Amino acid sequence: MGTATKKTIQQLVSENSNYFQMAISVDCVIFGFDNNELKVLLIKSDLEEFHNEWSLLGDLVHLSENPDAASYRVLKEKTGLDDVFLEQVHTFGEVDRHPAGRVITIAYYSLIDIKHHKLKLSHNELHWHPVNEIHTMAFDHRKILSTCLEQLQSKVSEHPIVFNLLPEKFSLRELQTLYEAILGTKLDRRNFRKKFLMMNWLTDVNELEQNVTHRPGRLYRFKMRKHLQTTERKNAVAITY
Amino acid sequence: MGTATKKTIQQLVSENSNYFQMAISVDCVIFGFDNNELKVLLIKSDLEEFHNEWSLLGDLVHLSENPDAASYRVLKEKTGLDDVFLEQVHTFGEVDRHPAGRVITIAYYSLIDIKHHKLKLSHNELHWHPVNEIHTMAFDHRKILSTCLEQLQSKVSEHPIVFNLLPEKFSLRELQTLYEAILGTKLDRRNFRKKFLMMNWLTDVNELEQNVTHRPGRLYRFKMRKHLQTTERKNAVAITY
DNA sequence: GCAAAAGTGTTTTGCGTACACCCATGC
DNA sequence: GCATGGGTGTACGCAAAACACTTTTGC
Repeated sequence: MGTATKKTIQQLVSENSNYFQMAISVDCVIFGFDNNELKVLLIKSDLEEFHNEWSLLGDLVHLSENPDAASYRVLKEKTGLDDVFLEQVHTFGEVDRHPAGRVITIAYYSLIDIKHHKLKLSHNELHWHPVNEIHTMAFDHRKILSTCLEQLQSKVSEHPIVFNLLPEKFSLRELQTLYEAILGTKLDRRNFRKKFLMMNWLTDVNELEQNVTHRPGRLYRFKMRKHLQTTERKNAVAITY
Repeated sequence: MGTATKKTIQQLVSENSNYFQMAISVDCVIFGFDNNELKVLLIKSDLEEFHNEWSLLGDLVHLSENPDAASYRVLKEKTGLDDVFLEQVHTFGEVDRHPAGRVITIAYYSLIDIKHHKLKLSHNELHWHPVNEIHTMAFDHRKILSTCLEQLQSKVSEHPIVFNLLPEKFSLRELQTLYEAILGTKLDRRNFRKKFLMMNWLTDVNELEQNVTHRPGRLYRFKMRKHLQTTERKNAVAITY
């Protein structure tokens, strides 16, 4: 791939045929928010070598399949959801990362409404785990999780993507708790509320929380729930305090 | 990779052997700064199919080689430089992106001092191109270049990495012109100087520019030239105006 | 002396941040 | 009535932004 004379494709293919021996996988870090905690959807590894370890949801990319499509497929198969927030983060390709051979994996993270799937969760050994309680995982998945969490923290501070983790209607308290769970910090309630209301991203749906043991909060809906998944780059705003 | 019973590695390998038919490449977007312009190092494609198109510097990842090592190897082979700033950006894996078969490429960008290599530039059809003047490229390399440029713009606004593009000693004017070239904006000279001098990242080397047709500016050296390549994440500071 | 860029400070403004009290509801 | 969180406004400090004139050098 680096000589001076022009090659035909046939030459290129035959010269490099021994390189076409790798596999590509996608691994999805699927985040959810429940019980005031950031959680991630994991499956028991199906490899004996990692028999007691948890693993990210992933699969090999088919020979005639795009990586993005493969990650959507994995999500659809495991959660029943399509039309989700999904973003490529990093590619992990250490030579010895997979015991079965040279498998390079492209890591994605996804944000879903944890209440909204429930579907294929019971069968398979599929469970939600609090992100903070995961210490060891199969393969290099612990590192992948860390990288995706950092990416989430960084994105969330500049782009309004957290709405993908919430039900359609939510209170400001839920929204703030979610930010706090992701960022691992405490935020000032008044400043937080002020900021979000001024952003004009929320619509007051004129409903109140139900079944709470205290004064119920107002519920809001995100104005551009679907739209922002693709245009979020334009809305760079720091969420601080 | 998604059934319920445990598998041995041997089972896994044999079941999935048909997936091990892909190749991985790395492509490096090598940025340099010269003549007040941001430039990128390109090579004439060695494929007949793209005989008049420019291509990024890349190569197939060897079967027992890590992707990061492969990108360092490409850089070393083409510029003679090691110890450079190099960062993974994104992986491009569209099914039909390469005419020779399923080749998924991991894109990196690199920042080098354009004056400091010169080495292997003459042979091969290797040339520096102003980033703004590149319109078509071989494969999907135009898209890769755009993605890496966006990444550079974003990083540069928060981390002091631009020093990798400058010679050891430089004037504040050069530094500012570099920021302007990368970001495509004009910056206020007084605010820019103030900011950098207050950051305390620069050492005044007590020398003046040579061979300029006007009052010569003072030269500075970056205090942590080597160090910051690995610790730059800690220094998140917005470069604005 | 003139062109070209170096060098230098002040003022304004907006945003982030800290902070305390009353209100509505469930029990 | 009390516990729990909902809801609200103000004051301060800092950093970004806007802005103009004098100085030094080469020609």
